[in-house]
Amino acid sequence: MAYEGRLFAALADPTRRAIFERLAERRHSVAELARAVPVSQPAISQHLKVLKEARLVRDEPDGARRIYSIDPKGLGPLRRWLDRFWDDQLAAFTVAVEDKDDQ
Amino acid sequence: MAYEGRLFAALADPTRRAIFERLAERRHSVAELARAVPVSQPAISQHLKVLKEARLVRDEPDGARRIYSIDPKGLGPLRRWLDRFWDDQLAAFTVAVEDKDDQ
DNA sequence: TACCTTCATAAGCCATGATTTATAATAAGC
DNA sequence: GCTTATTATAAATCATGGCTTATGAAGGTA
Repeated sequence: MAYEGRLFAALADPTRRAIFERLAERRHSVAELARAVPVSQPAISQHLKVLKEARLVRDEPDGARRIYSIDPKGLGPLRRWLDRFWDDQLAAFTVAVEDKDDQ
Repeated sequence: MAYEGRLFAALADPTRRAIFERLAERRHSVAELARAVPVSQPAISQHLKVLKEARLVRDEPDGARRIYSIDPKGLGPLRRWLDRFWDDQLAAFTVAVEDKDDQ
């Protein structure tokens, strides 16, 4: 309920969204992501740290590698935050339409 | 379809989310927002500019004032972006549960 | 042991952005 | 026309954040 900030901040960066979208397709090691996304490996690690703290990704060890994947429940708070405004928005939309009819 | 970036960036700032949530309840003039949110009036105007460019709010003149309200369709792209991952996430969740059963 | 791979962290740099004060522009009321 | 209220913009400051290179730690392999 106070996680929206971290979620929005994590997803605001285009590189981080690229990483997240890659992981949504399949799991990746850090090196795989570094090959796929045009930034250095340390940059990838730093982005993964942010995504992990936002609970958007998980990691698990695999020998010397570390496999990152999407945290299934990660986008839940974002969706709930969005739903808070969904009804309000529909109402506002209705009002907007009525306002237009007035003209 | 390329607006997610602006949307996430706009909503990443806590002050901007506070403004957006106030507007979700009812329309406000700039001065009203400046009284409700603990930043200066120019800061409010600048935040409103960002929110407007992200198509999250609208404004209309009312004499010397300017009334800001939520743009009804503003969160649409965000919801669509979210839905892109919803099925993926459910699948990932299923896999995660199965993986746990394996242990 | 030595070597190679993989990853995370530290340090430094640079750009962006959130904020403030000052100021200009527009509208309303006297 | 003058003053007041309301809002937007300009300029300056300061903090944050994303990126790089360098380095160290941990695992695998000969």
